[in-house]
Amino acid sequence: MTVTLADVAARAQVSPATVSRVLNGNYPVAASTRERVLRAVDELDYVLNGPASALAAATSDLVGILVNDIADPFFGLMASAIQAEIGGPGGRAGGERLAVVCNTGGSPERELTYLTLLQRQRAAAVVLTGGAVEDAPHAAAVAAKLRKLAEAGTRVVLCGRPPVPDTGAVALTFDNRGGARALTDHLVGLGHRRLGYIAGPAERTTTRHRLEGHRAALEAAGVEDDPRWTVYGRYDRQSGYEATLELLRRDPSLTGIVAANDSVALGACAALRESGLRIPEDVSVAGFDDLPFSIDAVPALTTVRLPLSEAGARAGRIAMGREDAPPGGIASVRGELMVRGSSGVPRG
Amino acid sequence: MTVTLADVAARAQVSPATVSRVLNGNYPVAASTRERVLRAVDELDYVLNGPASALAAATSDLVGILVNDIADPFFGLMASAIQAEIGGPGGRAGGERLAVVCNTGGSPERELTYLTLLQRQRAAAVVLTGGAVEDAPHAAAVAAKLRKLAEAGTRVVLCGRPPVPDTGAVALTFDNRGGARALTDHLVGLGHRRLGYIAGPAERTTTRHRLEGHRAALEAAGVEDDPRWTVYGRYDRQSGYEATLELLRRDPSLTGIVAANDSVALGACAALRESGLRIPEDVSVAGFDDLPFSIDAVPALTTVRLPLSEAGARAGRIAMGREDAPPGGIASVRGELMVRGSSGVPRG
DNA sequence: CACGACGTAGAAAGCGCTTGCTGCACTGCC
DNA sequence: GGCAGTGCAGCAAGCGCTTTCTACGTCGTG
Repeated sequence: MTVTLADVAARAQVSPATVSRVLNGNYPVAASTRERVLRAVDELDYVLNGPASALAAATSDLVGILVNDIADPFFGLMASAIQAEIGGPGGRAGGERLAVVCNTGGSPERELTYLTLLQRQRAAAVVLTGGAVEDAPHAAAVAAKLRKLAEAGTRVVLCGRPPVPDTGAVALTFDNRGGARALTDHLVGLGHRRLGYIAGPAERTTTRHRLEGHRAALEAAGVEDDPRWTVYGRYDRQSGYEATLELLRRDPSLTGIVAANDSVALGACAALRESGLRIPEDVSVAGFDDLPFSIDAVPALTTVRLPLSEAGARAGRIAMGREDAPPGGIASVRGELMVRGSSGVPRG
Repeated sequence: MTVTLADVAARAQVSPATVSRVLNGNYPVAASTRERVLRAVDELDYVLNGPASALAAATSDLVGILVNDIADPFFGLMASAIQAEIGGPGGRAGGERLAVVCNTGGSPERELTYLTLLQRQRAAAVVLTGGAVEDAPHAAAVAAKLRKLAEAGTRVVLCGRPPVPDTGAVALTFDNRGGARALTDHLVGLGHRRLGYIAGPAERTTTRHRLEGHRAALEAAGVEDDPRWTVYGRYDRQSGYEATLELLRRDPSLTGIVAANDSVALGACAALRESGLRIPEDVSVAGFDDLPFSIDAVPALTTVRLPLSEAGARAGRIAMGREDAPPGGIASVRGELMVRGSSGVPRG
């Protein structure tokens, strides 16, 4: 039925071992023999049996990339950059590797299941992106899983995700706290004293870090932080829209709104506009991430640019062993404040 | 070192065969035995060896999803929907399947290589999304590959991609021509007579179909179509920005610009604004796809909504054999015209 | 009471590939 | 001229699992 190594060997008049060695190129084979084998491969249209090969060699060429939401450009950009480095077709890496993007939907269980699936496939490497869920049992389970993976020889890299101690996982974290701090510093510097904050889901590290940065800025400046000015939601536009209406209801005198990310900020803008408020004359708005569409908002969004592609590329290279891990296995990647039209001096 | 089936069997005091059967659940095993095996699995923290299992069973639980650009929400949304149906953790499907998203970057070679890689992995199914490249040799190569895959038992589904005859591949195509036709009909109906068109890459089916729809509308209305009013580019914002400047240079009297998709339209809006033109008073703008951010543009984008998620979900179900293929293996999915603020009656 | 049916478990033969080791033909050296 | 050294190729033993076929004990039934 399907063509096997043995068929190729027969056709090329060599042993299966030789064919295997030609294909893997890690053992001396005479040029003439190689040629003959390659021709046979071509003529028979032979395709290696991945599972068989993985079984015999005890390694596979699969590399897993876990993302929270594949439809979100935040993850799309990182995944794209990671994949470009992983190799896959067109990557600069020699061997062809299959980069597989797994969509956890932000669910801890799915995250764990995907890790198991990748462990089962004996993945060569795994890159986890995005914030982690701050739930002790789950964190422990993930840590255990990562340890197992590392033991089995799978390289683990965290990209935009806090380190997980004692797992051997390399971590490239975003400095969410610092970025948020700079952003709110900017708004406070403009004169804002009543700032609404639309946070992401409460249990995510990213949410907490950004909120902490925001509060640190307020505290440093001696600005009040009324608990009513903080609303939790999700990382999407809809959430920003609803949260903004809620904030306006709670305190119509807010002069600025800081959103958990750009999508949320866009939703906030929509809500403000519909409420008859001008941006930034009546209310300033700030986002986070600086996704491509943020510059097209009207007015363009003030935000914190995260080097998603660069970080992803680096994570990819580390996962492939093509770049050394940062000292201590941990590196913090800084964001950059992008001041644009959506933030201005508060009214009155 | 690593725990194997045999270890579990020993611990549970049964034969490896029994353990395998418990795990796969396709053969009667006494409840008490099953229980014992499951306990052993748990105690040893056993994880099935995917490659070995795939080799022995001659099938794997991998499902490939090919996308042109994973950082583009157009593909992200489809991939997300497909994956949700594929199963994977959390999917309603019983067996856990690993949905792998492969990013071709729009390159024909990478597309082919990924297909080979998936063939090598003996993927259970493959879903190809997005427009195809209209290059005869490449099209033939893809067709041959799809045929091979189908022969090997891999289910192939095309989502938002034209059918490939004689391959057994099920195709869910978007009615790009019809959508574009409706869109331009709308603009012509408003009174526009000088419409610029920013097309995607010339060699893609999607580009051609949308352009054909546009021209059909013009022709039907007896509206002139100056060749200078059409510019080819890429499917991204940058391209829309540049193309718009070019169009304005060629003919400043254009009253409307139709873009290949929403991202391009956003770029067009930016260029128009920077040129001091108001939307839609001076120039109307229309996009295509109706991606989530389009409604947040100011003014909101007139566009054609494509049911990306629905189509993806359906493609996923078909790939899993959980839904019958449409009659003839081909179904056309219609778009819906969304008239919003970016289109209006032309000036003077 | 004997015999076939049934339900359950085990033995064993692969699945297609990799790789350590062996074998063989040369080459070059003392 | 004999012998170690070298370069290539083949043999064969798995890798860890699935699955067919066989075996065995227990029932139900004529």
